[in-house]
Amino acid sequence: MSRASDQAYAMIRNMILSGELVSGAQIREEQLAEHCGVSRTPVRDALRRLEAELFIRRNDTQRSFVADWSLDDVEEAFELRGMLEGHAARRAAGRISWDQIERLKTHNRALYQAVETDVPDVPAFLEHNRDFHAIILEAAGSARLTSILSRTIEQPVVWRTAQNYDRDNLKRSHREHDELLAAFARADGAWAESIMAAHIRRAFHTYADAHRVQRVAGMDQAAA
Amino acid sequence: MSRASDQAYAMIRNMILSGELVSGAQIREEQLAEHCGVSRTPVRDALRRLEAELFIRRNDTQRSFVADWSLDDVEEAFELRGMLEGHAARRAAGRISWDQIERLKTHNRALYQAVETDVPDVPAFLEHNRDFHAIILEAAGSARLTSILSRTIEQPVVWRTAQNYDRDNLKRSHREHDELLAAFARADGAWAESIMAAHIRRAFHTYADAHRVQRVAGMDQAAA
DNA sequence: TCAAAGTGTATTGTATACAAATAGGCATAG
DNA sequence: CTATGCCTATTTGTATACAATACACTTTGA
Repeated sequence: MSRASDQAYAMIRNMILSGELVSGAQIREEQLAEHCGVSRTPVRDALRRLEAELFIRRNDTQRSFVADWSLDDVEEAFELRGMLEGHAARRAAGRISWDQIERLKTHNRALYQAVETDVPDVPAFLEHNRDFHAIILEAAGSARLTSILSRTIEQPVVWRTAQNYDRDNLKRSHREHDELLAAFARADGAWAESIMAAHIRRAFHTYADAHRVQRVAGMDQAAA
Repeated sequence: MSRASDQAYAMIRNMILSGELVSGAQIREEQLAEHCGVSRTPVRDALRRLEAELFIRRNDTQRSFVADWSLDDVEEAFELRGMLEGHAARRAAGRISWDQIERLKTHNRALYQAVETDVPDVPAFLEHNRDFHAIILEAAGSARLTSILSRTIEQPVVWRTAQNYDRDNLKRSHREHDELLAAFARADGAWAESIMAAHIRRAFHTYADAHRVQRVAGMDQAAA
């Protein structure tokens, strides 16, 4: 969709992810329209998209609320992502072109450089990481897979893991990408699928560890 | 969404599935609005949903066209459905309640009765089949899984296989459902997953066989 | 003759007014 | 004091007018 609708989508999504719109809060179309500087029509479009992506849930009477993701929800999302991207990697291994492999290598090099500086450049890492995964999806050649992953899983999860990476994790991602490249070079679908599944499972544990630490820290604080 | 929007969705979807709207045809919002007896607003809602379900694709300039599903597309959809419903069956095996198992049995009995009449009652079969699968999804307890399956895979595929079932296939489905029940009774997730994956894979071959026959028949006709 | 730009028409995007439906408060009855 | 039903304020759904954009066709210049 076009300008106003996209803008509303991006703004509302950011409001949810940043916590400006708190979990469970009711959503009022007119208020968001005013906040975004557009009319209700594009806001409604944006809300439909966000609902499909499970950022927003609606009750039985059409009122919308900000969804809350429990750790179980996040784990389930990671499981699905691992399954689906694993499947994508398997398909890609049998279809990927020389040119696509070259592009993967380029992004993985750039991603490594973003980590090797004094202070890791996380935004750059994320950008190249996203491109890397997008190329694999492109090579898998399934519109359905692409649609499902982008619309309902990948974005929320990628965003939520972003803050929890330390330098070791970032470097490990780079190495796992290299292994994927080896699997692609040999057109070994089963291998590619396994690496991808493990790659994403590790991302989940990074997320979960960060959250457990946070929770424990919070409990300590409460106890003190 | 509510009346007008749902009505437009159902009508347009039927027009696509019945072939009234032919593959590749451009879609004009106003024409559909007139045809459905509503305004463009609910039609646009409906088109967004159909686009998310891949019934409709849009080009880079926002024009919409009826998507065409090749046999490869259908196979890919079945693969994904097998994977996702297999996953659902595994989860369900560890969470399903006694009440849900009873409901599964009831639907599977009804489904069998619909097949045992002189002329198989296919609509009744499909209804109970849909309910059967819905209960498993409910037992799996993942909103994400439910959302993905219902929105982007299940409906198109189920519909497209509907016409191709003969009595043997219908009875085999009933038996496979019984096996699923056995797996659930033992809370054996791996077994449930395997049965479900096979169940859906068979449905694909039923579809593919029917289509190959059709295609060959068409070629014969052309050659004659 | 071809290319490029421009013009008119078809189509989608956005704003807004109005209709329908719902929630929550208030009054009244039990 | 609770429950029930009505009433109003709030919120969402739909229709429609208008704006922006894209496409096809024509015209113009080389």
